[in-house]
Amino acid sequence: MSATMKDIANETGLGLATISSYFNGGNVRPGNREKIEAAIEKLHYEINETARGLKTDRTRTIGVVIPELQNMFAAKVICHMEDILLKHGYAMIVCDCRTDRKREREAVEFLKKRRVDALFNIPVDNEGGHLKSFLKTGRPVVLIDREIKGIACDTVCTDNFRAIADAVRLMAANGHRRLGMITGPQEISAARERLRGFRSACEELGIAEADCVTACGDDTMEGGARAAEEILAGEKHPTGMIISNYSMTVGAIIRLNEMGISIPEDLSVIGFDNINFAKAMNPVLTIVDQPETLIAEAAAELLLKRIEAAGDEAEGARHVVIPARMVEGRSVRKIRGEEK
Amino acid sequence: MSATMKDIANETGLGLATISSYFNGGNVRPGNREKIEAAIEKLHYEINETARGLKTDRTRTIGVVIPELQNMFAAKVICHMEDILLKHGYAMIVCDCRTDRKREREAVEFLKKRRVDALFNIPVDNEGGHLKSFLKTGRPVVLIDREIKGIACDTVCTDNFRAIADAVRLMAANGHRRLGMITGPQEISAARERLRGFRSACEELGIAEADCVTACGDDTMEGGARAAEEILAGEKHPTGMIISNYSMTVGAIIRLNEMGISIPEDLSVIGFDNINFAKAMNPVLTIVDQPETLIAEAAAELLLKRIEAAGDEAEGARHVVIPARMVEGRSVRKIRGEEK
DNA sequence: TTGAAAGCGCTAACAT
DNA sequence: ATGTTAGCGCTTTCAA
Repeated sequence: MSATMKDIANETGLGLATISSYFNGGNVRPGNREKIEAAIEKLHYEINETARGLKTDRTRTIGVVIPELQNMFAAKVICHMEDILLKHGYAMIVCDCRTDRKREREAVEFLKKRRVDALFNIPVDNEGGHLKSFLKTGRPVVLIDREIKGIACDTVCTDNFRAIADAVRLMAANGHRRLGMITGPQEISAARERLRGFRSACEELGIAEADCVTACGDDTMEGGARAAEEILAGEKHPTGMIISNYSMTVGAIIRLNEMGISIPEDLSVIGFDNINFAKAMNPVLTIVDQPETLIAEAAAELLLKRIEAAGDEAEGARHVVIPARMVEGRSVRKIRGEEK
Repeated sequence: MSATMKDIANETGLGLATISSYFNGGNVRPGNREKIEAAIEKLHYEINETARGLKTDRTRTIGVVIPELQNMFAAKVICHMEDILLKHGYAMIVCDCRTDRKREREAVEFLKKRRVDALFNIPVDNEGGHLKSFLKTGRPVVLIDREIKGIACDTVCTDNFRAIADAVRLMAANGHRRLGMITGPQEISAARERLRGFRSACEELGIAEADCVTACGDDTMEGGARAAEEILAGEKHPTGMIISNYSMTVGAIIRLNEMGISIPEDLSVIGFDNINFAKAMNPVLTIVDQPETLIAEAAAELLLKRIEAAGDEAEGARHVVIPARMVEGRSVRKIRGEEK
């Protein structure tokens, strides 16, 4: 079909090794360089990465397994990682496992068959069973957003504890003493951390436990909607609600709209992620904004370092934690003491 | 490193061909099947797709080149395609070219080197120069969302003309006779079609040309914001505004919020795409909803058919057009005659 | 610096 | 139905 190195060798009268050396940054005499380049031009030669991969056992391909491509956070992180990896000559194969453990496991197997050099994973299976067989190959795995107990690999996470604690503090600073929080599934480390942050900050601020209502959503819009309803159905109406994930934020807001609850007159709200969505709200939503770019950079760096260090004595797992930031809109109302 | 077919052959005492035949759906005696399966289990064997790809010149990998992964439309389409392709054993390598022609061209070259079996492309370069060399390989290309004159390949598009014409009709049915439209860049066929739909429907409804204001955005949020401002700065204030792309919808709405313009009291609005976003608005936004799932299915089907038919006499290019649908919210106000 | 040759793991043609 | 063998396009010793 297309031209091969052999064709270049024939065309130039050089040996295969010289051509290969040319492509791999070896020393080739200037005259021969030119000859090779002319032949490449003439024959429209292009390196066959498949053959190269077979020989070197390095495909220059990274597997990525995420719960949902529709998930804003995941999409943004992937976007930036792709950017960085492409610059280093790496391709990415992204598998969306639809938050399904079985599909997650299958995705890892699929990528293993394709001999990806490494794996990025926002894990769904919090036991990490899906990673065991891949890790045996000695290829690196970088976990994003969630840690897994007992799986020793690099991780990059938002400082989830502090992100929500900050949200609580902002509410308190505006006079809110009865708070609701929509949490994610507690099997997920990120969701646990966020809840811990909530409780810890409430305690620190002297907010009574009875005044902290939490409802557990499933990180979907529908779950956020249900959880919002649940919180408002309780006896103690909170004056402020913190939502700890983007999809649930959208879902909760849709439901609040449907219920005719005005933000922030009837309820103050702090959402999560997606600054553009927040700005399109009326009034503009106050949110916790995750640093997707920084996460992607940190993850890509860890990964590339591991790949290059393949064969060396494996260093211990690194855990990078990156702070989130509050972006204030107008969805948190300042309330006076007597409204408590 | 990991086990090979040869290891399986040794372990079972069978020949290589039998093992290969086993993996490729050939006839293998039941007893031998079991032996092979036992050996696979024991040696943790997994097929090496790289080697297979080299031999067959089929990588079972599809390249995807899109302007923006952040683009909701693209993300949804990709998501569904991945789903379908994975079921057929195909992986996808997605390249986000950031709406940059140079990067788009590089992405195609990158994927060509990796010997992808086919290409999905939402083209940025409306001349199609980036595809020429790939098409020479005889591998199929399916264009999504946008056609390119002079490039004969399968395309799958929304019925953009009618989508916007329907939006105009909805406005008119609610008494609107002065309309603004935010269009996309006119180099893009989809944007051209949408503008054509606007003009055609206005004419059909007898709306004076002077009462149709259009402003051209660049398919980004910022562009949408600017275009919205431009339209409202004109002398003839339209009573209704149609926005022909999702990002511009978000941008325009943010700007309208900032300008203190109420929807639909001060201005009726029909947006584009992302039903969840629309529902989260207050009032709920009326939108044109593109059929991403159907587009993905049609595109995947065309692609798989082409791949399987490789070598056969190439059929002529097919063009699939899929209708969009209006999803009504509360952002279009019914106005009375005298307000004209 | 360059050439010759072996071999990465697989498939497929041919022989049995 | 199964075994034997050549070779896909590349990298990488080893010699020259």
